[in-house]
Amino acid sequence: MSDRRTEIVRAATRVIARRGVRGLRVGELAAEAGVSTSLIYYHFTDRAGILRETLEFIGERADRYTAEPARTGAADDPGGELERTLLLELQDTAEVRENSTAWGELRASAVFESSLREDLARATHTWVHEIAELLGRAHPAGTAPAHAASAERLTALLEGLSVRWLSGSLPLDHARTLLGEAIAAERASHRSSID
Amino acid sequence: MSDRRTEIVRAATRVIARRGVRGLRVGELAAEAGVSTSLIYYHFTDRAGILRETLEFIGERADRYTAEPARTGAADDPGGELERTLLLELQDTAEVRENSTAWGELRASAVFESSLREDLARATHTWVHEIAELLGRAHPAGTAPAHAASAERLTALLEGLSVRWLSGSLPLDHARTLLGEAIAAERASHRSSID
DNA sequence: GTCTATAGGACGATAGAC
DNA sequence: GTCTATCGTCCTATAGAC
Repeated sequence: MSDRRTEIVRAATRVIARRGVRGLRVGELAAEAGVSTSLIYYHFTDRAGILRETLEFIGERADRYTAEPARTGAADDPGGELERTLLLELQDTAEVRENSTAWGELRASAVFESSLREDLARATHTWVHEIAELLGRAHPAGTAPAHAASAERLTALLEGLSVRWLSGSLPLDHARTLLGEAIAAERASHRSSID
Repeated sequence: MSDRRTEIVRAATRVIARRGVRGLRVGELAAEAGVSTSLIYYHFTDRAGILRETLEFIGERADRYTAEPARTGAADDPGGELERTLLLELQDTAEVRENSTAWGELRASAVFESSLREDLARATHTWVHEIAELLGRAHPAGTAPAHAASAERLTALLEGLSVRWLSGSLPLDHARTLLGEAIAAERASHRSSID
């Protein structure tokens, strides 16, 4: 992928985070990327193509974003790493807000655009898998299916809390508390009596 | 509110469930309601007004929809009622799909339209309160704040699972299983040792 | 209150020069 | 590869008859 294409896709991510998928105008995207409208169409077939690649990019970036701390983090404390990784996504910084907002838009858009579903399901699966792995390392006593189920619940809960936060139904610190308690409960469920 | 207005708002709910908020066209809404485009504008100021009232209607209907079983249901089995009420929203029927889809669109739209946030937060609060009440009746040993926190987690998880289902990232029966397990775990957390 | 017809504008997309 | 200029269409919203 050429640098320009990447630039445009990154600009589109910012515009989507700011205005939503429904609010993305090719003209505004051009302005955000600092290029002309027609250059957008030189690099992409049409608006749907821009959206497709941008949402794919958001999905891929979410993969990396999630996977990285799991690899570089303290391998000797997977439990703490799990908690940090999940709570990382409930923070009021520009980057996290952009990621969460864009991811939420990707999710919401996929309800009506089946072409997005495959990428989205794959990114979701990767994320769940990462979390399940952390759980497995933190609590070897539990079974793999139980770790997977916990990871699915925790990530789905995180998505639910995140959109409640972003839509003004839940204060951020409260969302963090609720998620923290859920993590503790799921972890406890994997502790055998001999832990 | 006149009958016509109500008809149009109901039609708008169906169109939103089918096409999303971003996909709602006033012309299509008119066709769905069986009236002319201009009649829509006779009853509503503009497209944003249609959306505002429709999303408000969705929020109000969600209140009733949730609250009704809690009032009419078997008062002697609040625990079972809780489980039934929550699992009710993970069903592949036309009505539940429409409700869940429309509610998800309301939630997603509110991220970018602050005017929707107040209604949404109120409807969310009402829903959480209903669930907390059921928990309180099922497990009097628990404290009210603990019931509230459980209700917030369960409803946020349900929203997260629901949108994963609708966006094709999670099979429905799996979503139901995950929610059922979470309900059981939250209930267990409110059981004192003397239960 | 409800319709037909259409104005007006926003926005996606293209033509063509450089 | 990138721009300026513009076309065509879709869609919101209104005018005006009944």
